[in-house]
Amino acid sequence: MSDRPVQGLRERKKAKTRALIQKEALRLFREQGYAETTVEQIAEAAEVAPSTVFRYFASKEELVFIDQFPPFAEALNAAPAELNPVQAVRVAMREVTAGQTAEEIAEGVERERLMLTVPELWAASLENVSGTLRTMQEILARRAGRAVSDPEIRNITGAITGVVFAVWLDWVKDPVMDGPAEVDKALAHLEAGLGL
Amino acid sequence: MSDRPVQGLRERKKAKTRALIQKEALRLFREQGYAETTVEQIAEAAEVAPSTVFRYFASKEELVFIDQFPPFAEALNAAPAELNPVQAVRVAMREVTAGQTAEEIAEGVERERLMLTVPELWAASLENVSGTLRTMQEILARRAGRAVSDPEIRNITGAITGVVFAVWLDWVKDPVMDGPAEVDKALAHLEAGLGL
DNA sequence: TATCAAATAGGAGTCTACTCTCAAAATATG
DNA sequence: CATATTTTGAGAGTAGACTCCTATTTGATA
Repeated sequence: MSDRPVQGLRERKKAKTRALIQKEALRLFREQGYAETTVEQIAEAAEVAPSTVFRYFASKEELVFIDQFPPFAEALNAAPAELNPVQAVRVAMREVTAGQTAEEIAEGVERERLMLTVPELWAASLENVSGTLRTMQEILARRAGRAVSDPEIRNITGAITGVVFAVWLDWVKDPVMDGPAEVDKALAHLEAGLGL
Repeated sequence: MSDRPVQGLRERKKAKTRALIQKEALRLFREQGYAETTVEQIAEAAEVAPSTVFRYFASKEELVFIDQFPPFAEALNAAPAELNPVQAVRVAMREVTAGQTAEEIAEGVERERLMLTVPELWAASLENVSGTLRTMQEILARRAGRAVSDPEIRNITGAITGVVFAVWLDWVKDPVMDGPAEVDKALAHLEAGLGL
């Protein structure tokens, strides 16, 4: 009869510890650099043992990750069928960023900045990047009624990714910039044939 | 009046040792994987001391590199002024691959394959990639009489890079494919507005 | 409260890239 | 041939990510 807590104290504490470790890690990475931060320092800052850090995260690199792609994939899947690939991507992106608070976006930018800045992390994101590319290719192919291996689909996916990536590189260098808006503008430019 | 050798014996021996170390390293990487190959093994295979490996190469990652970009940059710079960016890139690429033997190309593919496959190397190529992007952006901007920071130039550069990259990913998975030809076709597709 | 299960601290230990030192060997030079 | 300079081998040493074990604590359960 006693109230069953939504989640045991143990679970809540675990989640809290995990979040704390990650938060402190990101802070230290930002303040003194990734390579310059040892796992021991992170453990100390989070007031846990180094071994505990590894119980929560398989590796130092993993401290930076959060899968942000799934929502985008869903939105892209759900975009109106009559839109061309670039239009669909634009719509999906707008939808995702619209569903995020300013804080969430800022946090995302910080994470991306780390990823694009720190070689080690760039490495860890290899699977992310190529996986993202493949997933996007699959979705776009299905939408267009083409095979996944269709070179044209591959080219379009590559171009979209390349353009978005180029904007990110600028964005990361100049955080004042309105990232989502700039990405949208760039995709519009691509859609218009890049004004060759 | 003894003949002055084109290059002292010392120099030649150095170059030879360096080449041998790199060759053995690449072989081992290919045969048993990058992470699975220790510097000690490389040293053993090349019949030198581990410390000697580090005297020639600053890090394990550096064993994979060769700057292949400069010739492309030159060719891009020299391309006829009336060509649009994509056309200029196509011409430059054709020129570069035309000046390479089949062996050189194959070796390049092998290197790229490693780069795109092994996370650690992908990391090391971060500077290469973003540096390449920036250089290309500079050249294209100058050719178009625009500022380097011009968003349109950035977008075009991003799209070209993205398309080429996407082809590479395919190429790496299927080495039978005629890479240069496929890249050229993809760029033609981009030039035509991606057939949206 | 008593018992059980899970999580943690603490620390010893491994692995490997990378550094440093020094003496020996190879090469250049007169 | 004699001397100076470079390059090398050998090995000890460092650092930091990551693993594994054990005693202790902490939360769940009845």
